[in-house]
Amino acid sequence: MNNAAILVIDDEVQIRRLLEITLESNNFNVESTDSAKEGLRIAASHPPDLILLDLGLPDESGHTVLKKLREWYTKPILILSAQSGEDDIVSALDNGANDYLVKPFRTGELLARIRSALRSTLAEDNNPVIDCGEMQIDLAARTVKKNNELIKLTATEYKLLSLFAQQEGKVLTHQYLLREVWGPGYINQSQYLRVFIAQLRKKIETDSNRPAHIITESGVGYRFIAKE
Amino acid sequence: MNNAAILVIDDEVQIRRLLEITLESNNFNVESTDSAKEGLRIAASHPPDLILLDLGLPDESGHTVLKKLREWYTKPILILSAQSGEDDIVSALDNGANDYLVKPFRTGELLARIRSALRSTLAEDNNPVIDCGEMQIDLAARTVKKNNELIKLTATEYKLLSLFAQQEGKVLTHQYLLREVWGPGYINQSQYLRVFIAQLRKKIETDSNRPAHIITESGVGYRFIAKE
DNA sequence: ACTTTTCTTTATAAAATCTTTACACGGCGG
DNA sequence: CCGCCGTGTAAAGATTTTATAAAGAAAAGT
Repeated sequence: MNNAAILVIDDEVQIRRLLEITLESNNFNVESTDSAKEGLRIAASHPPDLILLDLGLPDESGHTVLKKLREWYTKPILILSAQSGEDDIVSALDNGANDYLVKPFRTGELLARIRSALRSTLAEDNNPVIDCGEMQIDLAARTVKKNNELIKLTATEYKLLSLFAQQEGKVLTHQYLLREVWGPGYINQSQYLRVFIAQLRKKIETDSNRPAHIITESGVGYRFIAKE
Repeated sequence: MNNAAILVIDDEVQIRRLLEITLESNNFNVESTDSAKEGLRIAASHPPDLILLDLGLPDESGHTVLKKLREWYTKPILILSAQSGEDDIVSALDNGANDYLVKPFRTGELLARIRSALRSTLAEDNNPVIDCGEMQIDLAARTVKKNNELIKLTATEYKLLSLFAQQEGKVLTHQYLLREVWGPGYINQSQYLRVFIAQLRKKIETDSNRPAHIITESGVGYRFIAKE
């Protein structure tokens, strides 16, 4: 579902543990460190989708870290801090922090604020599209394009094709395909499969007599190949 | 300088006065109201750059107002509330609020959070008008024009169309549309959908028999296409 | 209270899709 | 060479899904 990457920079080991457990159980990819230097290094080497930054770091002031990050990092930064003074909050926010939570914080609220912060950036560029050379399959929009033209597929045809596309290169057995598309009660209706494979080929293959994408594995099943 | 327009929706007159003075002295253009209904009207007639919304309104729940605003309003909404319960905060944030301040708040922090919220949208600058060739859908003004003539849509028709317009190109399932427009209890009333799709097509399609915008995906749902 | 608009429900025709049947093709072993 | 098996294709029903009109119910506006 989620899988956004979050970097935690905090020197209190209990807080780090708590955050790791909480965030991971909510399907975030968590990486954490206790030092400013290490945090900056990680952020630069593989930029996360969001950073949780403690202001009270031992080796460098959190405000400085924030400024350094903001020189290039454009995704959300949430501050976690024991300091509840207005000056701290205002200066952090004005230095580019997206939010500021005072410790101890409530985990439910933290998660909601993380979701809110991610919503703005995540909404844009996140649709999984499978590229097959002259054909593109967009699973989110549920569209199949060939040479940039929309191909009209029925519900069953699409189900079949998306199974193939998601397991490109693998041989999918008759049994497996029948069970996934039609249900467990249809595993001997191989004829269905032949009919629909033929229809799919007619729609997506350039030369339906020499299929380049859907390959027959006689006696076993079919295999999908994205490109040459 | 600044000059961003801020709409304050709060029924406590002292808070409104305080906010008006504070915000105006910081070069914001402030408009304020004490009722949900009036707030929604103002927001629609000349959309502000940011909305400060109190959850404890007399005529309508702040949560409802938030949801209604978020159907079309994409700029920041900050919640001001006396409620500090985690449930209130989480549900507000998940319903699209960008921030949540508990009353009584510190004005310096409020201003910093406003600046922070405005900073994010300043970069984007997206006007919420969707161009579909001969048709324009203005989500902020809640209007639909075809060949420069206003098309009169009922509330339900508009809700449906705006869902389509906001997710152009994607297939929206029957379930999804029914849940979003009519509510979770109506997900098997597919006939509603058919009736309203037909009405919408009659109003927005040039040739209702050959729909160019609302495409049927049999057995799955519908897809909206802006242009060829 | 009355008119108008909008929503819900019902009925039916039309279209799309799925299922089933029929038959052709080609490889392989007897 | 012939029949068998797995496969591919076309096309005829059968079934499901969709489009549309229209009437009754409810809501909104005056």
